[in-house]
Amino acid sequence: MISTRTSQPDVIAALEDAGLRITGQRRQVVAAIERRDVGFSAEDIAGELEGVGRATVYRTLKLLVKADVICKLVLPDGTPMYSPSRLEHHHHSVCTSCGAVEEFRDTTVERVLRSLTREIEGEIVGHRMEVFIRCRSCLDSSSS
Amino acid sequence: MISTRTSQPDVIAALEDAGLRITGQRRQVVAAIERRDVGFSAEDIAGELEGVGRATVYRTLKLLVKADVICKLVLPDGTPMYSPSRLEHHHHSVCTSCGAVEEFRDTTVERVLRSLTREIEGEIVGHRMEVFIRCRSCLDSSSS
DNA sequence: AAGTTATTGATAGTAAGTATCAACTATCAA
DNA sequence: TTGATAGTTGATACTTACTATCAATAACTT
Repeated sequence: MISTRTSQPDVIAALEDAGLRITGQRRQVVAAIERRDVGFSAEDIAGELEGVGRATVYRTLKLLVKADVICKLVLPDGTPMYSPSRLEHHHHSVCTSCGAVEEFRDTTVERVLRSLTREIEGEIVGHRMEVFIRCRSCLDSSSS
Repeated sequence: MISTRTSQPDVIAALEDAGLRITGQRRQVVAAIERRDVGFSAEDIAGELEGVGRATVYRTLKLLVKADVICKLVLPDGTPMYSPSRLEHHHHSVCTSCGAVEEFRDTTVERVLRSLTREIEGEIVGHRMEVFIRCRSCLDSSSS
């Protein structure tokens, strides 16, 4: 259903296309991200990849955000979190209990933006929309 | 045009109503915020109020966020920033050049959320929408 | 005015990075 | 295949934005 834009060879190719070097460390970070499909922190990756320096993990994550391979988002309490990006342009719903991240596309969001063009002075250069939820399974387990 | 919910006595009253003590420090922080109408950082306030401890500034800002007197938002680069809150429920447009923050209400945003209820599994407990812009005056001064 | 309890501030600590820079290595050209 | 070259790495120290601690202090209450 969901197109998998983040298969490892694609990501590596994308980095190459961006004129970046393909190093063992970058491969490891990409592979570590592939193994996850819910939100993760930079420290999660750094902790998992003992052989890769922390600075390199942070640098690579930043690169991957820029390349649209992952998204960085911020929970209501300010905690940053990363999540693999599978949809072309999208927004996030984040469960505030378990941290599960889902992506959604909604054309109405973009319609809102177009309507805001009339209301906002200046040129819109970007936007962010996050919806915070209690996901189905958290609701189910708490209503016991 | 815009209802000023953050006049100093009101804010103090609101804090009192919340069962909090009205201290000189809290008055100072509130007054410092009154003097601003664009985005500011916690350190801006702490730097301005030499007589008030940093910890107290941060504590008070947190209190004021909870009391809806100010909003905390996050720029695309992750920098947190505070801005006085004048509209009841609103979203923000932030100029990525000069940091000017405007609030806007848009019922279409809330309409989007209602439509998302159908799309998102789970219970929506909150949302955040930020629009990043290049404001009129930044556009004007750069096109010279 | 006294008592109780919230509040403060100095300090140290945490989370999430970023800057530095010498050592290393991917890639390219010969 | 081998240099040369320029991008990349990692250890370390530093930064930003806070938060925890806790003894001292000050607000409300009576």
